[in-house]
Amino acid sequence: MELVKIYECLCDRTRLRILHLLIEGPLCVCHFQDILREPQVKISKHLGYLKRHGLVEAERCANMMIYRLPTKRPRQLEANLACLQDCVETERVFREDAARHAKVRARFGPDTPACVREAGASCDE
Amino acid sequence: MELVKIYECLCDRTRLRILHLLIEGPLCVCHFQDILREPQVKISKHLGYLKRHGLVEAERCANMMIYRLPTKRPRQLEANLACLQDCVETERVFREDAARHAKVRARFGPDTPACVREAGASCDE
DNA sequence: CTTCAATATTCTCATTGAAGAATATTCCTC
DNA sequence: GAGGAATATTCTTCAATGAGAATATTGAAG
Repeated sequence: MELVKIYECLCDRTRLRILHLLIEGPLCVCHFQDILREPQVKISKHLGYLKRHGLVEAERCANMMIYRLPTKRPRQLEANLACLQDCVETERVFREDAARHAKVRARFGPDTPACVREAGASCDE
Repeated sequence: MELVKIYECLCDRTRLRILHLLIEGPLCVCHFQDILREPQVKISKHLGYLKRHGLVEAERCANMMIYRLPTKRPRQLEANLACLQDCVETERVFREDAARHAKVRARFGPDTPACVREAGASCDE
């Protein structure tokens, strides 16, 4: 995985927000919508971009898609994710996302094994 | 300094190479040319880009320009520079740059107080 | 004040990518 | 298999940016 490609993935705010959330664990698209409050097409396209470049993996679960960070991550990616986690504290958007994210997680129990309990709750509730 | 802006600066290979070199210390444009082996206009424009975004500072010294990392760096920048330094090891271009950089430094003594001794040697030698 | 060396700027061209509207796909439920 | 929910894709438009050629600027030296 080329370093420049990683930075290309990181140089859009929406993608940063997505990755920031994924550091905490897998998430499905409808929850991204809840948390980021951005139009569906926008989120979907950025997820597609990240996937094409190997920064996230996707798994279908009923008619939801669960996105997660790749299980096996090259060193450069790991380093940059750690760096990102360290940096986001300084900007408000990320803190607000984290707050909404916490609420979502609260509804589903602390460590949300994604697919399983996501499937129990439809997204438009 | 906005995080996204930092990543925008990092998402071009030439700029990465420039920053990688600057981590070791200040450098003038003609040495960038020696080391990067890229056309003058290309280097100059990327240096300009980095400067506009606050990732480097410039100082004139006779008719050379000395570029350096900002003396006071916000946390996010510092973190990303550290991360960069950690990541470049995996790619050949950076190692080659580092090798040529070492030669340049060897010609001018180990810690090159930039301006002073740079000024003693013209760049086209 | 002319000339030369070092560096920056302008202009043009081509590519990339972000955004939104509309439409398509996929899977579930009945 | 029809309908609906969740997500993806296509198309168009627009702005940003990278590269290179040519030209301009700035400073030093004679």
